[in-house]
Amino acid sequence: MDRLILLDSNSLINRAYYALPNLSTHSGQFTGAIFGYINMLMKIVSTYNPTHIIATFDRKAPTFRKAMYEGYKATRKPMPIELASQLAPLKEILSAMNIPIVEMDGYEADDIIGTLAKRFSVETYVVTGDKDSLQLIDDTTTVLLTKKGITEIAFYDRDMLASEGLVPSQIIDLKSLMGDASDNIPGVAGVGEKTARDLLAKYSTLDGVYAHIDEIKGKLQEKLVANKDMAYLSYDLATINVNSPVEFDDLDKAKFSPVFSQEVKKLLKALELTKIADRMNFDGEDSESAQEGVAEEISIPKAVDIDDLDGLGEVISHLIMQGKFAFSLAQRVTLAIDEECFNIVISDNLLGDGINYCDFIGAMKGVFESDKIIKVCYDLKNNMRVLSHDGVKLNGVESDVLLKAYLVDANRNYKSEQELFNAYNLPDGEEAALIYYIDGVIDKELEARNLVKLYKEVELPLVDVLFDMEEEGFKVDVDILNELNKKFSQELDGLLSEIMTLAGKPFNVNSTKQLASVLFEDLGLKTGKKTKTGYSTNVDVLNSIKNQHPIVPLILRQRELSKLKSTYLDGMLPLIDSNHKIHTVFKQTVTATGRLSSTEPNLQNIPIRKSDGKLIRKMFIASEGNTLVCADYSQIELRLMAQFSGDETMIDAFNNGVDIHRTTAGKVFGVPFEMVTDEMRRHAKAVNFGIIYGISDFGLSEDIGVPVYKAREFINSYFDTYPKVKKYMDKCVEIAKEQGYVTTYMNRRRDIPEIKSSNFNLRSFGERVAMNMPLQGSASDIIKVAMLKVHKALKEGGYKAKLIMQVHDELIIDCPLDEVESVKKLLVDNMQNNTPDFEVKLIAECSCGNSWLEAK
DNA sequence: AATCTCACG
DNA sequence: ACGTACGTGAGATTA
Repeated sequence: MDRLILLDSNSLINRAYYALPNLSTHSGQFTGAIFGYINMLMKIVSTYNPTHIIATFDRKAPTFRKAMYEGYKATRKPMPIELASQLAPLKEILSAMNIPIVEMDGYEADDIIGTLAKRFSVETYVVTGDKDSLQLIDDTTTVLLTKKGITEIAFYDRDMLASEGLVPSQIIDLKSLMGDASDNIPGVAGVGEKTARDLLAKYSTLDGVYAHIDEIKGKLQEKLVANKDMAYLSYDLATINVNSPVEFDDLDKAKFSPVFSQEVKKLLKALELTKIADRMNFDGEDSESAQEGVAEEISIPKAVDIDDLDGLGEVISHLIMQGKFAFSLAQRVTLAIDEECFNIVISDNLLGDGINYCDFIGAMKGVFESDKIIKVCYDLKNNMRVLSHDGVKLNGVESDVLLKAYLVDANRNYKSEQELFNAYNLPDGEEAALIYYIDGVIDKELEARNLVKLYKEVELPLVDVLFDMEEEGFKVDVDILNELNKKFSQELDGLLSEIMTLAGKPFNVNSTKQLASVLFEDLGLKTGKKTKTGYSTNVDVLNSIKNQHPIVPLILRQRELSKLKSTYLDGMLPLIDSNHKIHTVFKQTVTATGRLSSTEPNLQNIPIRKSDGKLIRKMFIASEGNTLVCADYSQIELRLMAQFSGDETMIDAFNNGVDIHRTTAGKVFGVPFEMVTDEMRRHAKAVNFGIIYGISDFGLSEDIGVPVYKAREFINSYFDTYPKVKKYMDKCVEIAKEQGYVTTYMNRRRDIPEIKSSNFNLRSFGERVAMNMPLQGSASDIIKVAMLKVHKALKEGGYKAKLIMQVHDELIIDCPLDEVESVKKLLVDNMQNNTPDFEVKLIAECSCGNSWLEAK
């Protein structure tokens, strides 16, 4: 029995492209879409065992049928180069697989597919992401519709469609009524899927709807009448031409064999798609030997189940003898050494000869705690936490593969062991064995990128520091929290009732959609920026119209207070422990620049800029008998800019301790220091910030509210003032273009693939990142070193004071009163003196107080 | 799950 | 001509 698969290649590769990250080979050829496409093809081959396959492609020219509708061409986006560059290699692979490629000028893939589907009277499966194709369904034609990118495939035959209340031809009627934005089919304005389906349920076709137009009432009738032409035009647009003059008529030419030539293998390997290649069968290799080949290349030991205490004892003595092992407690409990892996079968049974969790912990405690026995794991800090709950202090971990992988590529954000395994193309296996293996691979990558020092001397030891900080926690005054909550709630109540009165009706102020309709429709206020889904109602917009209607200032106030209440009061409450302490979780492997982030709760964005927000800081207090000692770097990123660029004017300004924004203003606007006005200083400050962000005239003009040409002038005179700064920024961009990445003071690295993009926006983004990352990243390198030193100094000095927070350029210590003076000194010294090779002095400003508000 | 908004450095 | 500042996390609404 023959079975034909028709691949709507453009649809599939598009979906693959947008669903998957932009994979690329080391030489820069993008491969993500090819990977997705071939992956899906192999999945379909193994599920449906086709005897024949044909792949169809669009030609670039717009089709005759759709070009009839002039709006079509205008709004169609061009294919991004990252995707277009993948078409040729994909076609090459398909050709090597003996899958014929059918394309034809003036016809779209779905016309070709429709024609082929009707032409051959064999069982046919159309594979596509385009719902239009459902109209092709008949007794021999089935549609396999990709969903969620391409990971899921929905099977549609006549029965399936019937269960949704439709026959195949009604797909056209449906589209002609509801339209399809992605395909630029207009449909009837104001008619969505629901209405369209209701109409078809009643009148079955578009013709039927218009034949009974008198029966339809009200607004709907008006819309239908007004848009009748559009509806029929849409009908034509949505109809697939099943009689296009496709020249392919010899089905034998599409004969498919799932054993591929060595050519296919070569092509896939050249694209570094080894994971796919490893799963396929090739000429001259039987499938088993192919698998053996994999096993030899990547040898992951099979796990031995250990299910009794004697066995566990043996394994443990084995680990001790070896002196190094990997472990994973994530899903199962697995342990691995070089060429062996053990799956410790944990039983729920507290009695009997099985191993229950307590047995395991008890037996392993000594091993976990010994720093003589080297361990490898994924996410050290989390493992420390898990084991500390079991009374085990984890020591001797030299390898955290998550941390290492982060240093290799900070753009990736691995959320689980499995994601890391996938990224490294590992076969299935027990976690510990895979972790052990991957560690060896990553070590080579770390070495190749000169990241070993950063890993060993900064990131790995920092895990201990962060763990201690999290455990220690930040004390919260719950009474103050409740007081503030009461105060904010009262004002909010009043605000809301006033807002409703002014609006003339009740609505949800938190709903941007409802708010926009009240402000811009009911009250007719001036609209501002637009968002994807409608008019923006953000602070900038509201501020620009706050004098137009008394409701606007009330909404601004309501926004402010409800943010404070929900995020910082209500949101904080469930995270306070029985000692009234809050324990944030620092993330060490998420930011692209090397900064930390803080979650559950985020203590790095506690309000400070506005007066009511500041009050939140009153509730973060020192613990009993202590005070908070805070120190923050003054202008660290700008100082780094001065250092890295070597600009003497800026270096001198910093080393002479002057107000950098005022000095900059004086120089940029050509007036003496004393003559600088507040506005001049404000503008100069904005430029200084802009410089750090990777300046753009547009961005600056937005920020300070001057025309773009003015912003341009500011930037130019800034560069005249600090000529080496300009040089340095150009150099950063150039380096990024040349090598594809930039680095920091401690050689932390960030890849910038965007910088090679042909898309202006992406490329510009890449350029700004190239300028910003060395500054932001070096600043985080430096404060991380400071944290290590401070932590060590406190411990070794026998202090009771504890480091509890880091906010990018600020450190906080919970400090007994009698230690304050020495701790202050220790903190400032260690922050200021990490960069002996610098010309620019780094300054840390220190203060203390009972609450976070007082201490700043 | 995506979007909008807003808190911080 | 294009159309944005760099880096984060969380809450609320909508779909």
